[in-house]
Amino acid sequence: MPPSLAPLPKAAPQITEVIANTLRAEILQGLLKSNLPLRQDEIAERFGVSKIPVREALYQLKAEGLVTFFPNRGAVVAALSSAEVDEIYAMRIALETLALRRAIPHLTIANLTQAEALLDAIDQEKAVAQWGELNWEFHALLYQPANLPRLMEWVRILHINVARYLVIFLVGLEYQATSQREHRAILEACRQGQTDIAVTLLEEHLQAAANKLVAFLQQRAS
Amino acid sequence: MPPSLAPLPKAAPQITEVIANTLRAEILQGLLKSNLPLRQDEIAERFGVSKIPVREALYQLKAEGLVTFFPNRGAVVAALSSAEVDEIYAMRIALETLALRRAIPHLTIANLTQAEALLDAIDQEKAVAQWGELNWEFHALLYQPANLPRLMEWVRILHINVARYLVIFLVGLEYQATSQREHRAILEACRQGQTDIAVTLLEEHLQAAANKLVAFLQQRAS
DNA sequence: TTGACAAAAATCGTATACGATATTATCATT
DNA sequence: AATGATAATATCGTATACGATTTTTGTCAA
Repeated sequence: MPPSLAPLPKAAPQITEVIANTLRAEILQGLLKSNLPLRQDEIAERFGVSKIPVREALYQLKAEGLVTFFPNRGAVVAALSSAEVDEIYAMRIALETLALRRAIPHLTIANLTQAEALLDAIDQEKAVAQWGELNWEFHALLYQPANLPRLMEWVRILHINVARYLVIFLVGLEYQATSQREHRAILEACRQGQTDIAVTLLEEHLQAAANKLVAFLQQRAS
Repeated sequence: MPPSLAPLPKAAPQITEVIANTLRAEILQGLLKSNLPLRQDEIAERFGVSKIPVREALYQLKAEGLVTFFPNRGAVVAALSSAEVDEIYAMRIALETLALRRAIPHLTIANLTQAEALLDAIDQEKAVAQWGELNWEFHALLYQPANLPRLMEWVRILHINVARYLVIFLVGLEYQATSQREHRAILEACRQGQTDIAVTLLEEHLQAAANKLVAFLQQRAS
């Protein structure tokens, strides 16, 4: 038989994955700030492992844009300029409007009910650190029926990259209220099958967040 | 001084990069076919290194979608279904039209001249294996002035993922002729600053390739 | 012959060890 | 005192080695 590998993935505890997930979460929550050096020995000791799985985890985060490597000098938590935030939101708009457009024809009553419940959960959530995650779950729920797994993965990465900066706004209740109002408008358009309207609302929703974040970062840079 | 790392990247020969680049090129050229197992020992011996840089190179290719990992069972060259090809082209259209739209206002005479020369070079290139690369260079040249580096990187990855399948068509001269005609039409619209027309032509150009490739893969699957 | 089980081989995943490179500290010189 | 060269230190990058998991092979009974 010709060389082949039966493509049967199996559950296995991957140390590399654990490290990557932990570091990712810490970067998102702002515990590990931009430009902070990520020393391999330090991380290895912390997890009680050698440097090799640490390196592989860092490589994974590099691919996600959360970490920057400098040859022979190590890795740091990646920093985003306002220009990069603008770029990421432009990409999000391009990809998420595509996802939503393709998802709406396949949205079920169950999807809509679940999305509604999620918005209520956001309203009642006290822990600000959780808002980013719930926010993403709402968006992901609307895009899921499009059945575009690669697109979903990339949109998730884009979301992750701006999420750690968004936390700054989410603490301000006024933005969260606006955001939730926009979420409900999008959901309503989806429910009525008004694809173009829903897509336009989504685009405006993302653009509004982008403008706010870019303005904030430009101000801080000065 | 607080912990920080002067962000001064420096040129250094990275074995991992060399391995990743080599394997990537071989996958693109069809030398390493879909589902072929990539044994770490084998690759390590071939490059005269240990398994560690090999693993890190494979991780990088995994992030690019060219390789799939199975825990404790190794990595294989990723295979694309027709559905995945459709998805990738949908993403390409979303992202590349964005790039072109933002690039056109900044296109210089030099850009246009260079693009023209590249099309001529494609016409005269005999080696079919080179067409994919030149093709990408043409597209990249038109998007470059948008000054969106992350977008460019991701579009490059998307292009890479379908390029190895596209080689199948490029050997057929009739498709290459059609493709080149479309390229020149796009370039002409760019030259005249007709953004909407250029974007529409680009979308049709990509969709035509997508349709052809999807049809081919669906036929082969049966 | 077929199927189930066990032993053997192959392959992966990671720890340890060490050389290479970069950064910091020390000291002589102007 | 400031500057530049040199030594010491820290950190990274990779080879070697080994245990863990999986796949294959071999054996035996039904």
